[in-house]
Amino acid sequence: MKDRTCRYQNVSELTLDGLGDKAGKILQGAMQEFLTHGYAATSMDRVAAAAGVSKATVYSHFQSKEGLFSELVQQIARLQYEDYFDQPMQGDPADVLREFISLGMHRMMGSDLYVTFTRLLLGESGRFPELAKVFLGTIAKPPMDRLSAYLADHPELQLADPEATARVIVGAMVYQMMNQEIMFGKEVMPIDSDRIVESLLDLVLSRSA
Amino acid sequence: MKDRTCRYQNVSELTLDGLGDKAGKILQGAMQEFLTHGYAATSMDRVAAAAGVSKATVYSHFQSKEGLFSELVQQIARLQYEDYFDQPMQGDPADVLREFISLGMHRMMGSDLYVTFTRLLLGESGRFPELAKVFLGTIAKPPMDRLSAYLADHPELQLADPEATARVIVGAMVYQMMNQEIMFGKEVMPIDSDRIVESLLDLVLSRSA
DNA sequence: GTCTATATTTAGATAGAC
DNA sequence: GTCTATCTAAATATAGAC
Repeated sequence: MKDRTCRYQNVSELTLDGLGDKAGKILQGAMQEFLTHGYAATSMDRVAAAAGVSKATVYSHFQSKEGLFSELVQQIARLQYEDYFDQPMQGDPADVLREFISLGMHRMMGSDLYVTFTRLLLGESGRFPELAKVFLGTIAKPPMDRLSAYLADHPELQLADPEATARVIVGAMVYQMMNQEIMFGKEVMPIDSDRIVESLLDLVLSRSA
Repeated sequence: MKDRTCRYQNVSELTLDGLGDKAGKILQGAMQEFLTHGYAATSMDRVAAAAGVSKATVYSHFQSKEGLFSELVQQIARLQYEDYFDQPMQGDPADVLREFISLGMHRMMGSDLYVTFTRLLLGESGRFPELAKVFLGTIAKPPMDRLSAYLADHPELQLADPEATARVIVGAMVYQMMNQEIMFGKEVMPIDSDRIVESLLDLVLSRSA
């Protein structure tokens, strides 16, 4: 077995606190290990070592490996995504939509934490279906609903189905991140993200132009 | 640790052969275990048991766990996706694009094997980046290029960027599968796939109507 | 080629000292 | 609350009989 020293480097992107000193350190260590190795390949020994505490201390703060993982995912989701896409959508569609799409996509693509976290969540969604549903309901759905409502409030766009159109827009954004970053498509089938942005705007706005 | 008896049920969707009797049985067993439990949580003991052979026999046919996994993923990719999206794209855009989008999306969404395999590949792309790139290059890129070429060959659609538009279309399709099936969004934020199809067609065709 | 049996390592989880 | 030491189970991989 090879030594895979591919430690997750950008832990400093996010600080997990608010649960006391040791609990925060444990979550930091857990984040590094789970993001780097996935759920099953992460050992509680390594989590403890990364956190700088003993394994018994980990178990005194968290019920089990599953409980720790679940807590960690929800912490990351809350802290990473709160106030994400939270600008109020008001004004001219051309400006508002460009802002929404461009800003959202570049944030997703530019954050190692976002990319790695998304890979982890997708990969473990079979083992933790409830976690996947909580993530969608609390993180993914609100901005989707806001975009959908905004599109519905602008009949001059003449969209046949604003709600479905919102899915198309977000789908194109997420796919770009998934394809280029998660699956390393930027090395095999690269395309500049700005072209996706402009293409989406062209498709959505062309009828009201 | 709970007993997770969530065995992958649709192994019969795909038959892996062409490598001799025992090798085929081993790949079948490996498919069941890897798709159900992921890479790290799958043991070679269970692969051997699922295949109905001894562990030593597994190691006589495959170099290591990594080698077996890599071989399995490439087999599934080849057999599952060959002739997928392989209809020649010719004729009226309204018909050709509806066929391409609707058929492709319903095939992806309706296949438990496709959904579970995609979850596995995404989740393990960090551990097996070369496998991810091979998959993209040999499986995902060809139909994307064909769609892109078709769009470019139809200037009456008046698309600003046919290549980027192809990404948008495929992105919306893949996101629908990812959101509704992989992440169980059909239980939290459901939407009928046909609405995505019609919305995409509306966006892409509206200018040439 | 295939199996049984096993060597070696490491996992999740806990008891008991302090 | 925290640590060291340890229990029990299970992992990857292989040696050696047939």
